[in-house]
Amino acid sequence: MPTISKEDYLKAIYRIADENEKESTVTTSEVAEMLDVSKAATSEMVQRLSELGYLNHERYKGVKLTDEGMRTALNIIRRHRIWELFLTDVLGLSWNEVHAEAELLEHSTSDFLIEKLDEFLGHPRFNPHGEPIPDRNGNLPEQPALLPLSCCETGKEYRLAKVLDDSLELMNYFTGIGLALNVKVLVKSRLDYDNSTVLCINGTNHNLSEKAGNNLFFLPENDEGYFYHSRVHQGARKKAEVKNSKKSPGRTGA
Amino acid sequence: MPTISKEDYLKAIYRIADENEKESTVTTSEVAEMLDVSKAATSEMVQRLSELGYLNHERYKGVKLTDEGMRTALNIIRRHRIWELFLTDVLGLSWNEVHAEAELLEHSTSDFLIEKLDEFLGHPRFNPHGEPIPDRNGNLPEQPALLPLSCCETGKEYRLAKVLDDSLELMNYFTGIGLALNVKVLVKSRLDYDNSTVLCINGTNHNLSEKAGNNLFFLPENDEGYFYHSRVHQGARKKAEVKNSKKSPGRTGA
DNA sequence: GTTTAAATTTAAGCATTCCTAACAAAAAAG
DNA sequence: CTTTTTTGTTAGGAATGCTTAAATTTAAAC
Repeated sequence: MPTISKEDYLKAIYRIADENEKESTVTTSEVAEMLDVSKAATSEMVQRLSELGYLNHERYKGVKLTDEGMRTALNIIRRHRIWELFLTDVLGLSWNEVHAEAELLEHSTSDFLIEKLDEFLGHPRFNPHGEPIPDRNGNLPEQPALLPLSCCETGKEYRLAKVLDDSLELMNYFTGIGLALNVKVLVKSRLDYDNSTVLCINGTNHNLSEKAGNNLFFLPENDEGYFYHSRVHQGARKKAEVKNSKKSPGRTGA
Repeated sequence: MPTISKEDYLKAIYRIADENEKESTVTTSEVAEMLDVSKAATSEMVQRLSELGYLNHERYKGVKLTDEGMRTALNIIRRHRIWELFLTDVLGLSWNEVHAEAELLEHSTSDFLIEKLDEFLGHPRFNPHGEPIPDRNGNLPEQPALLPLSCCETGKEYRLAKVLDDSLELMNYFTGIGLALNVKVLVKSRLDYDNSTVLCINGTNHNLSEKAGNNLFFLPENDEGYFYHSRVHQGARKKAEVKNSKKSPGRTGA
């Protein structure tokens, strides 16, 4: 029901609160920065969304999503992540291409259509970046505890379970060095000097800054939990491959 | 590049000109009625679109699309019709459900994504209503001459080749009486009194008013031309079926 | 505990896109 | 060929969502 702009604000507030974990009140500045708009615009919109019942706003303090706001935000997140999975697993886009497309599509998708997509994809639980997909009632799937790169021990092997897709540039870099969901990595060493980490990916070593590493989350290799992604992704991928191999000749246009 | 609203105006102007065939200047009133906005809003927008180079406007006369306007309009039509085909043939929506969804999606789809969808669908040439899909350069596929119901002769058999989806209510009615693309019909009789036509569809007779019949276009049965649709649609349908039957167990969420 | 700095809100203004009502031009009717 | 009707345009106004600049409140520094 809200406009595209209102949906973007609600989504941003959800995402910021989600990252902040405990401290769940979100500030005007954080929202303004995430959406790349002025603080004044954010302040105005926060008031409008509060009047509409989506937010609880304490002047000069911050905002929290109401139940209705949370429901709406989770619905937008759901649309976004289902589209992302569709784009990678059915149309074959790469994980660094899907965010921007899903950002547009999420605002133009009815609940009816999302249910059809969800069904078609086999009720997936995670998007191509490893982020959870809320179900139609706003419930998030159970997630095993993930380790940020900074918490991974040297000498041990892990599998990539989640990537924060804040920066397209960073995503492109990750793709370039062979990182992808479920890829196995070995933590070679960590430099105390700048807290950077050397990772071995497919036999090649790469040094990742602390900041870059904070976008990567792992599960220990041999932890069965990592299958929680791949069961969905491999299934959908297979369907797409069957589809594409089934192309009958003579179906292309004049 | 244009906004959603501008895209809607350009699309409407294209569609009206397309229906009017010869007389290709489009009036303010026609556009206002199609988009369900005031004539004043249309008049304003026409001036803005003219300044932007999409329209040639002669005051108090009407508008024509410029080359740039035509290119843009065909691109929007392309996005709309490709989404419609995707929705029916991949997600399994019915032909009367897809128009409204495509109306939203068309404004949120990059050229990049449309090319991926086009490729996935096998470069289809017609949408689920039998309307032609422009290719990426704005070229329309060749279409055999179609007969509106009023030109179909009594006692002869035809196949439905195209439906104008102006009214959702009418589309639902057509669906209810068994009409679908490529369905075979027998023209039983025509009443001179009101120019209504009695059609036999799947063994049952239905009387269609002249106005309703003007939304239906046919090819004579035994005219090989009718395959020009089905070759695309059956192919895509097959791919979707293979997909859905391939659902591996245990892929649904927690 | 003032003073200074940072964050937040208000104010004024602009671009879009719509509306209704008033006005102007063109077409149809007599 | 004037008069009426229809169609098209302009004027004034409202809602949304953004901007910059000026206040205001809170937090930090000394």
